[in-house]
Amino acid sequence: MIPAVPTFSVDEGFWYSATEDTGLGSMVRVPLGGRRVRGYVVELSDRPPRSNLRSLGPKVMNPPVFDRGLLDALIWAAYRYVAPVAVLLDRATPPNLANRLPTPPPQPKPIAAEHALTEYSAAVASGRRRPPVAFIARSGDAGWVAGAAGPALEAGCSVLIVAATGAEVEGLATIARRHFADQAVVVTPETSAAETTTAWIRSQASGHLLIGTPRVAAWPIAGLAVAVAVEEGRRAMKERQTPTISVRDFLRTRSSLSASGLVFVGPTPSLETIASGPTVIRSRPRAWPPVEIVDRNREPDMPGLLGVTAQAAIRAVTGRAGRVFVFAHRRGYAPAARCQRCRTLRRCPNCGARPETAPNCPRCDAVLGPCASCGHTTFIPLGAGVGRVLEELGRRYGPIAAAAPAAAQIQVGSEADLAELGFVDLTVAVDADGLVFGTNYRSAEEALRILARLAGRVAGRSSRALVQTSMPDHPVMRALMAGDPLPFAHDEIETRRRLQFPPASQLLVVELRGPIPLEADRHLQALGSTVMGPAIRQGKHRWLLQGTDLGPTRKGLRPLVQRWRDGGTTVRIDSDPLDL
DNA sequence: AGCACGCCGACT
DNA sequence: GTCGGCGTGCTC
Repeated sequence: MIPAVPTFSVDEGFWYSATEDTGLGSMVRVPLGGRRVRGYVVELSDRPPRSNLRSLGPKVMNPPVFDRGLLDALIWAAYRYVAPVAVLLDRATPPNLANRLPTPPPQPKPIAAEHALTEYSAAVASGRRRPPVAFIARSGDAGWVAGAAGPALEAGCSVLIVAATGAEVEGLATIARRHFADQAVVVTPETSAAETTTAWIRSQASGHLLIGTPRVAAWPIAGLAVAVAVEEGRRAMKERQTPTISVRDFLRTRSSLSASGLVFVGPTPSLETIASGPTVIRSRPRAWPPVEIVDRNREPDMPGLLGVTAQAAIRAVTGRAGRVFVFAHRRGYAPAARCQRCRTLRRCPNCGARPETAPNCPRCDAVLGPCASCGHTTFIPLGAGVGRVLEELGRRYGPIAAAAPAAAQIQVGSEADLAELGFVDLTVAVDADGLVFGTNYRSAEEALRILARLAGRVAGRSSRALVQTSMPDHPVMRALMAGDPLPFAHDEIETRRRLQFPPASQLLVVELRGPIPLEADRHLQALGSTVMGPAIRQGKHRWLLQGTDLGPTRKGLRPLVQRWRDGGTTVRIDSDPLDL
């Protein structure tokens, strides 16, 4: 029995005497240290105890809240994310879990099927093991839901769908209810605690389609045949706080341990997914609508963020009362600058840093001088914040332009607004280069993912998706034009392999705040992987650990983290970090 | 997380 | 001389 107390020191659990009906995964109330706490049964034994055992309290939950497969997946996550096992076990249950007994799952019955996802769903529902599938579908498309869930539900099994935001979950739920009516169980951030618990209890009976945001990924689901992660590469599909669980990695482990099917849906699977060699199924020839790459260097030189092509397109669409979405990114997203005349990225000749418009390098203080390729001396910041774009549009088109979300004809917004945005007649990416030249090694992959999502917001034959760039030959732009994420992904995987970045290696961030233990650096160095740092920013000490297998390092970190936390230090572990 | 034990300041 | 502050440590 592991008590639900968030500390590494109870990872091994404690032995109690129990009644016959106690099973693996039973949630119990146990006496511990003079009080009663929630606990989870993780092991059963009938050998005689070494000493007098206390007995478990009256059962809280029977049948169990997890089985062997889910338990092993949760323990895997506890080690992967360097968190106490109890913290992960708690993820399997909802708040205020009532003392209600879920109905036992009905027996699945096998059926026959036709097309690719349907066939997959039927196969896994009838107990056949199948490797994961990457289903390349357009962002916002929900046509696959019926095929992926139908046969499994038909056979009396359950299906899990995890999507990034509440808005996207609602979108999928609308389609799901149309096909499967009351078999759909929906959980979003808006779902109240009581409704969440009701949803959890419903998914304890087989034959349900559970659709939710990442928090439902660790829920037990009776008769789970297929788990689906929608756009698993998105930022929102990984928790930001410890434990920094990734939906993709957790579901992959879970499905392999419980022999269920696994489908990754979306236009741009992560490099990690592609590198794992899934069965690839394409829903249609292009993974997103056609994209027009606008080369800003070939357009007439004029001030402002929008070139003549974009201006003409906006005028044409607004002229026939259509809707426009202008994509800008948040200010400071990619701190860098480029030459006003030739648009070459500004780099420090001394250290290679990407300075902004200041005369000296912020990293090494070297004098930067004029543009390296054309000698021009004026530089403009790379990337256009929503504010600057809106200002220019307001000047040109007046009050029909507004910051998203709004009912305005021309909406200006950033990545965060895409989830809520419906279909429009024109999208314009003001400065794609600002995305491509982000500050981390994943910038190109993320740029393609965001721009493909943006392009997915246009529908209809007279609609257009414009991307302004000064690098029309960049692999991201080529992939956008081709409508195919795979060749780009394979090239990028090769680059990562050369540089020894994920998925060719593993990364782990250790971040300490508050009193910094004297020996912290030495202890980290002793863990046996490549240790970089500490970088000290805003009172936080940050180390980066890298290696081909960080397993032993993660294990060695556990007692260290416990000791540091006991000493009052705030410790954040980011396993497989996305922002570096 | 609780709840103990434990060692130093203000009270009847 | 005791009550009680919350800093470490343990919980079958």
